[in-house]
Amino acid sequence: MNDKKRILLVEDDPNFGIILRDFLKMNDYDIVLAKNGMEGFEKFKKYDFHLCILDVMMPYKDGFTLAGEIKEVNQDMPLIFLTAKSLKEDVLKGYKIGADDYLKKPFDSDVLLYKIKAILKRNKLSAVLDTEEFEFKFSSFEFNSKLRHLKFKDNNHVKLSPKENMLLKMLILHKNDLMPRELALTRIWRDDNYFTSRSMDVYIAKLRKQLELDPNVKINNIHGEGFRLVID
Amino acid sequence: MNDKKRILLVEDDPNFGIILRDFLKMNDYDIVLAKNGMEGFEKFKKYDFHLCILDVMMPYKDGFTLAGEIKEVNQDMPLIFLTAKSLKEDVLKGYKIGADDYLKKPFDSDVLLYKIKAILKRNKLSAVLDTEEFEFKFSSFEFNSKLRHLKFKDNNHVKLSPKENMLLKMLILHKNDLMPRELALTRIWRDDNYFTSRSMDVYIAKLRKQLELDPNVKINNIHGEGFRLVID
DNA sequence: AGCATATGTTAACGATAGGTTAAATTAATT
DNA sequence: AATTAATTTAACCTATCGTTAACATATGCT
Repeated sequence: MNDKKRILLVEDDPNFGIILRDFLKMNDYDIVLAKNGMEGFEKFKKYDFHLCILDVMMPYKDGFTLAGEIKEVNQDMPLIFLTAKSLKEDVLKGYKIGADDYLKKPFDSDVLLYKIKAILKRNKLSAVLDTEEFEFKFSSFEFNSKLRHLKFKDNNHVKLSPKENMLLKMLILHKNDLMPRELALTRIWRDDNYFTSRSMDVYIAKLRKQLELDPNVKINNIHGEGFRLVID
Repeated sequence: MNDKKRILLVEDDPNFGIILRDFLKMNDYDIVLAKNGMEGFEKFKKYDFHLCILDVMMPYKDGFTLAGEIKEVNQDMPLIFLTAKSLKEDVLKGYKIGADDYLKKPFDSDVLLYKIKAILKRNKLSAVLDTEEFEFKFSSFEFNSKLRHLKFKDNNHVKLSPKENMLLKMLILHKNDLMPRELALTRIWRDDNYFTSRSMDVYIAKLRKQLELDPNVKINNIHGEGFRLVID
């Protein structure tokens, strides 16, 4: 259960990078060091990280560009930027991309440790929702979220659209429990406003239509909170 | 659903405090300003906040001491410290207490806004997932405050409205003991006046109707003080 | 007892959230 | 470019929720 947290460290200054890597390793983290944005993104795709620490100023691909690419793959990946300058626009740019924190070089290593700890702690929760599982059985249905196939008993499968698919998966991951509206909106729609919310309602209706083949499966609403996939 | 986020701002410099309060108000937050740690804690207990912004250096009670008291009442209250100095020990002390962020004066107001937004965003989600107790049994009832379900013996559950739900939860947390009127009003209604008080009475009546299935459970009034959930 | 105030209870109303279908728009394929 | 799939927006309707008014009863005080 207590395996080490994996951190991707992207830093072009080799001296500083290696020192920092070793310091973090001593503090019980698994570190992968990349020396520029290109390499950083390759390694990001290759391994599964809990946190990325990115230097902002790097040749070939700067930290912001890399951050954008990372967020495209995984919106919830926690990011810490390291930077020599602390220009207002840069700081704002970082937060806009979704930085969890920002450290100006030279920084104190203990402060970095605390920030890492704090960020990993609060992100533990959302990690629960990221699952590689893609085959699900519930009541008389079989659902493959990779193929986006939903099958009832011996019927042919029906194909689900990407949004239907993600929504059903989230409901299943919370089965018999509340799936907060807001969670689906921020995860699937990436925005939480009146229109995305209504769009989600439309998808709930579509899923209900698919699921009504089975009287033991229902999607209930909890007013103002979210939905609940009930399986008898 | 879209009510403003409430922020407690504790800042001893009146000029700065008022400017900051107005700036945040303009950005659609509900701000309560306190001018020292004492007042800050009083107001913290009285209202229900989503975030506290604390100046570190204040007379009578400094920001760290106040933070400790706040965390004692609510471990998950997000905190941002404001400070003129950026001594390493201070920063670390702040993170140890559980600061979510740290801003060195003078700070850029846009950066503050981004930090507030980021902190509130992640706290909204984790609040749903957190380990807070939500299943209760008392006499012949089972109560799930996450799903807002109240079940009597083998009957089907009845659904509770958000206010019924919160009120019942508060009564249970004080079972066989006084639940002060004022506490429910400030926590649930977020205001204490004639009308909210009458509204609360209406909800007490609604709960009584739900609970009358079980003769061993009663909600008693303590005149002028509050209510008591009595379980034989 | 007589009064002021607090509480008990019900019903009506307006505001907002959700259910559903269809049309309009956008994105993906062919 | 044409066709199809996916998604959003609009429209209309129902359900839920909270507040408030109205009237009744209880409590504490002088």
